[in-house]
Amino acid sequence: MPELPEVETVARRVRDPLVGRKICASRVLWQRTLGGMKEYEFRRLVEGKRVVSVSRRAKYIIIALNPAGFLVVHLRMSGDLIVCSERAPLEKHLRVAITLSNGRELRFVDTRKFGRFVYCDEIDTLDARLGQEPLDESFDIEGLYARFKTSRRVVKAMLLDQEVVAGLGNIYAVESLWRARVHPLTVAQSLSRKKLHALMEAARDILKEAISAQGTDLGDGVWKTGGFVPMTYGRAGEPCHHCGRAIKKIRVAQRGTEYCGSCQRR
DNA sequence: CAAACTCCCTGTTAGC
DNA sequence: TGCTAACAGGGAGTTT
Repeated sequence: MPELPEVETVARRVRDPLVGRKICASRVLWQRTLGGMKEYEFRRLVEGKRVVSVSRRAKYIIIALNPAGFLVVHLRMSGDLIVCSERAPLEKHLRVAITLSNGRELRFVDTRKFGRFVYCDEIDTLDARLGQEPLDESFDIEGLYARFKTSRRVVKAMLLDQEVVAGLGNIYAVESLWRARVHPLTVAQSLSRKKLHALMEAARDILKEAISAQGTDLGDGVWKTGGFVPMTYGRAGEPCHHCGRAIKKIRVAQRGTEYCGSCQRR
C-alpha cells in the first residue's frame, strides 16, 4: 500500500513528463474518484490549464496548475499514476485520464476504488489538517514530544494519525516500532523522551531507505516496483531478525500489527 | 473533546 | 476442486 516512500516514488516518476505540459482533455471512468465533484465541473476546471509543479505532502500528490488550482491525488490502497501514450490500451481499472498537449496521457489506475483524484482551488485547508513531515529539515521532535505527553492513546495509533505525523502508514509504523524496540501498545504519554527520539530516528531512517529502494514490494500485486524488504510487517510467526523468537500479531487501531514480544517491551 | 468505530472496494487467500 | 467468507487497509464521517 502506498505510504510516504511509495507516494514520493510516484511523484518523482510523473514530475518530468508533466511539468510544463498543458491539459487538453480529460475523462472520468469512475465518478466517485472525484470526491463528489461532477465530471463536467472537473473538466471545466482542469482542461486548458498547464502543470506548474508536482510535489508530495504526506501521502498526497499535489499537481499545481496555472492559472489556478491543484489536482490532489491520494493513492490510498491500490492507486497508481502512470504517464503513457494516449493511444496505449486502457487499463482494466483506469479511473481518470488526463490527456496532455504532446499526445501523452496521465492515468489514474486504482483497483479498489479507494483512491481520490480531486480538483481543489487551494490546498491550505488540506495542509492545515496534516501533521509534520517526518523528513523535513524543520522536523520538530520536541513539539511531537509535547503532543505525546498529553495523549493517552497508544503509540501505534499516534504514528498512524496523519494529524500527528504525516505520511506514515501501517507498514512503516510497524517497522519503525520494531527497529526502535518500542511496543506498539505503549501509551503515548508514558513514552520517554529518549524512546520517542529513538522511534522517530528509526522512522526517518526507514523512510529514507524505503525512498531509495522506491518503496516496499509486498508481493501481493498492489505495489510491485519497490526493493525495501520489511523486517516485521507481514512476518507473523517467522523469526525476529533481532532475537530469533516468533513475531506476534495483534490488532491495534483497527490495523494488523506485527511485533516481537521479546524485543519490544512495554 | 478525544478516541473508537463504520464505511467504502476488489483481489487474494484461508478454510471447508 | 470449487465455493464462500475473511482479510487487507487510509481517511472521511459518525458515534461513543
